[in-house]
Amino acid sequence: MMVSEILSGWMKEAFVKALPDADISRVTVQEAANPAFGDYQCNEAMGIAKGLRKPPRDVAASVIAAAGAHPLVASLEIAGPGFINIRLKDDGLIESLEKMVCGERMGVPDDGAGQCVVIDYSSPNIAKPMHIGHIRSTIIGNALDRLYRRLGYRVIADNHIGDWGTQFGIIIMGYRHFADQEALQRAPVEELERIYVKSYEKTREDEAWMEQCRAELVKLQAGDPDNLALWEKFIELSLGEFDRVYRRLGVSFDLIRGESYYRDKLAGLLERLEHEGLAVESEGARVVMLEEEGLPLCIVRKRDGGFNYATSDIATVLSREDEFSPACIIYVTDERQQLHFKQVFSICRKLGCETPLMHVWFGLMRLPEGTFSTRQGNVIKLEALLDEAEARALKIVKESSPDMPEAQQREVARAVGLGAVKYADLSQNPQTMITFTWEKALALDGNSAPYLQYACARICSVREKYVQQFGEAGLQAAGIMITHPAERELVLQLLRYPDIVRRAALLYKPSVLADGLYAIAQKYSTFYQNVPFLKADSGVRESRIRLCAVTAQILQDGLALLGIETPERI
RNA sequence: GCCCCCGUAGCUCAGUUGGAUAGAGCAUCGGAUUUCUAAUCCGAAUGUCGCAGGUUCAAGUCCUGCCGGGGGCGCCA
Repeated sequence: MMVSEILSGWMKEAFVKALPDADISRVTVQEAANPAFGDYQCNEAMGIAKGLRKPPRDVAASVIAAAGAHPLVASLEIAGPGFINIRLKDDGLIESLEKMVCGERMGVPDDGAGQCVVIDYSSPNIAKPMHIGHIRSTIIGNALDRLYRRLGYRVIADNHIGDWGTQFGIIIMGYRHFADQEALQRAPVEELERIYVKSYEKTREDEAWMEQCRAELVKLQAGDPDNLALWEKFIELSLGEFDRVYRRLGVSFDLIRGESYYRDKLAGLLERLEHEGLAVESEGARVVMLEEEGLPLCIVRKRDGGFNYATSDIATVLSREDEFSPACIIYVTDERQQLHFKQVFSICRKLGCETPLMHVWFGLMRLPEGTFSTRQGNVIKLEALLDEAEARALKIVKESSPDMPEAQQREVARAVGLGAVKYADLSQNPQTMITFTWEKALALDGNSAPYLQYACARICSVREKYVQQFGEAGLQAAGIMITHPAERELVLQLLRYPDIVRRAALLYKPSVLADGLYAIAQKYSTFYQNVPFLKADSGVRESRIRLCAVTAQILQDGLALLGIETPERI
C-alpha cells in the first residue's frame, strides 16, 4: 500500500478514537508544504474543530494522543492553527521504498481491477496530413491510455478517424479533375489535401461544382461502386501515412474504427430518437431540444437528409456501451468541441445510457502570430517537427559525445528529439492554450525530457563504473541507508510516485506525472552533484548505487508512462 | 446577446477537496569541473496572484460584478 494511504488510514482511526461523532470522510494526509514542517501533514483537525466548535489545536492534540505510535512514524506535532505534522522514520522510508519497487507496478494501486475503459483519441481526418494541431490529442491521449493501463484498467484505445464526412464529395470531384498520379505516388496525403483544397475553393465560386460534389457524396452514401472504391483508396493512402507517424511516435491503437463504422446505425438511431419523442422537426431538419439542460438544440439530421457528427457520435457511444460495457468512455479532443460533447452526452443520457462519459479537452495549439490556417500556409507538419527535433538533438549529441558511433548518435538523437517534443506538450496542463515556438517545443535543458533522460543516463553510467571497479556481488545484499539530507529528500520524492501516477490519471493530466518526475530528477541531480558514490566508504557506496538504481527504475517507469524512451547513454 | 475557458515574476508556466512564508524553467548576474556524463549543480535578484466587493479561523484557489484575451453558439467535424 502507498505510504500516503497507510498514513491516511492511521489518521482516520485516530480521529475516530478521539472524536467518535466527527465526520472523518475528508481526513487524509498530504505531502508537507515545507520540508521544515515534516514529511506529511494532516489539515483536517481545523475543519472538524469548526463543526464541533472546539479549539482546533485541542482537537489536534487529542488526535495525536489517540494515534499513539506507528512503526513508520517518528513524530507527530501540532503547528500553527492546528496542523498535524508527521515526520517519518528513516527506516520506515527505506522499507517502504524497497517494498514499492519490488513489484512490476512500482507501487501503483490496481484501481481498475480489470474494468474496461474506452479512450477515443487522435482521430485525424482522411485526406489531411497530420500537423502539429493533431499532436496534443495523440500525445495526451496516449499518455492517458498508458496511465489507465498501469492503474489496472483494460483500456481500449480507439482511433475514431474522420472517414465519413461531407468532405468526400469534394475530394472525389477534386480527384477526378485535378489528381496528379505521380504526386499521389510520391506523397499521397499531401496530394489528396491539394486536390481537396482546390476543389473546395471551386465550390465557393461555382454553384454547379458544389451541386456535383453533393451528388457525388449522395452516390457514395448510397453505395455507388466507383465512389466507394475511391473512398477506400483515400482511406488506404491516409492510413498508411498515419501509421508511419504513429509508429514513429510509439502510439498504437486497439481499434481503428472510423465514423463510417457506425454509418448503418444512423437511420435506426434517428427512428429511435423520434419514437421516444426526442427528435422533432425544425426548419426541415430533425433536432433534439436541450432546453432543460441549458443547451442549444442539437441537429441530428440535416435538411437534406444527411446525418452529421452528433448523430454519429451518439451511435458510437451506444455501440461502445453495448459491446464493451466500459466503466467509462473518455474523449480527448480540443476545447472547441466542449458544447458538442455536452449535447451528445445529454442525448445519450436521455436514451438511457448510464456509462460515465468524460470529455477531456485541451487548449488549442497556436503560433505566436495567431491561429493555424491552411489558407495562410502556416501549418507545421507533424513529421517536419519531429525531423527538426531529431536534427537539433543530433547536433548536440555529436558535440557532447563525439566518440559515440554514428548509428548510436542517431538513435540517441531520435529518442531525445522525440522525447523533447512529447514532454513539451505533456508537461503543461492540457487545459491551457499552447503557443507553439520551436524554442520551447525543442528545449533540451531545464524542465525538459532530455533533463530527465540525462539523469537516467548518468545513473546507468555510474552503475557501469561501479561494476567495473567493484564487481556486482556487493550490490545484491546492499541495503539503502540514509546518511545525507540529499538522500532523504530523494527517497521521500520517490515514495510519492504512486500517488502522482494515480493523481495524473484521475485528473486526466499527464502534466502531474511530468512534474513529479521532474521533481525526482532534480532531487537526484542534487544528490549526484553533492555526494560521492564511487569514492564513498564501502557500505555507503553500495547503498548509494542502489538508490541510484531505484531512482532509474522509477524515472524509466514514469517516462515510459508518458511514452518517452530512456537511452542508457545520451 | 448567451455559454465555456484563461488572466500568477521580464517571458513560458506550476500551485492538491480552501491551509502555514505563492513556486519552477527560460532569460539576467555571480560561483563550482586534478573526482562518478557541465544537456549538470550552488547562490543572487524578481510579485498590487487582472480589478472591486463578499464568504471564513484561513482565499491564487469558493461566490457576485467589472475589465482584458481565447473559443463556441441549426444544417462542418
